[in-house]
Amino acid sequence: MSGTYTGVPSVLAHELPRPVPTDELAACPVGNVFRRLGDKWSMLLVVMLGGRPHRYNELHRAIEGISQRMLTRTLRGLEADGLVRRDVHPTVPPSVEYSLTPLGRTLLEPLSALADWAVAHEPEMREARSRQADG
Amino acid sequence: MSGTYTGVPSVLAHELPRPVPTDELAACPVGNVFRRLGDKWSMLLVVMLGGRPHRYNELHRAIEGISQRMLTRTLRGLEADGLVRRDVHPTVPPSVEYSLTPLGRTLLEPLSALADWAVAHEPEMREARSRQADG
DNA sequence: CAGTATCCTGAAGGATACTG
DNA sequence: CAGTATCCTTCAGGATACTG
Repeated sequence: MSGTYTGVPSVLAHELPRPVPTDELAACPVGNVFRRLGDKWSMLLVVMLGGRPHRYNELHRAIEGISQRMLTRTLRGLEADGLVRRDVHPTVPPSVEYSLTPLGRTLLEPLSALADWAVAHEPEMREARSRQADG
Repeated sequence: MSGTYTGVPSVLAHELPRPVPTDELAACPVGNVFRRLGDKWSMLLVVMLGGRPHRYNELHRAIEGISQRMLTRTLRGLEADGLVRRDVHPTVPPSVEYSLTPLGRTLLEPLSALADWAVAHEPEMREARSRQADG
């Protein structure tokens, strides 16, 4: 592993072969973003809205298990981060449409990569877990 | 990467144009993996070990802010998922080395994509937040 | 329809002390 | 060195009721 390995995150590769820039890492954008998106619903919502815009109650019905409180909070958070746009149409009754901003759209690609990995390898993870349950 | 990018996560693309397979989505591998890796330290540790193997106290020192309890727990979790390998060298004093498994290595690529995105776009997210602080 | 406002619980995670 | 064992706090997130 002395050469340039593709499997090392490119962001970090240029820092090597130092023991890895760890406290920088912990305080760096990566950590921040991971923590912002690492809650229960954010990534899911981004993926949902990546398909097409949705209205509030539409999301509420679609995402079985999410509470109104968390739906609102998560959407507001994503909006504050500039990932989601909230459009209020002053109709009666009011209608609010949520969609991805251009910034939000750029997130779909890496999220897709992770999702693909999940689909491809989650069975292996599950198997590893069950193996250790017996073993 | 995972082929031509449509703007919609490829895992989900084949499900469209349905309103999006949401409860499936919530119960699918993607959700599981997101939740397993979505804790405070897992992704960080995978990235760390992606650089090279580390010993326990080395990680403890490197990752400022992590408690012994959480370091152990997170490593054990990753090990149970088959992402991390734990090698005990029966020396005196004992030395334990943690490294990525082959499965764990495959995770570095999508994680890298996310990390790259974070580095590239986290400033925009931060700016969006501050903009709304002023309002 | 699209939310607030409250209350409440469980789990995540930190601090500290101790051990083979 | 590489952990356990305990205790404690915080807060993410759910449930429920109410509103413009």
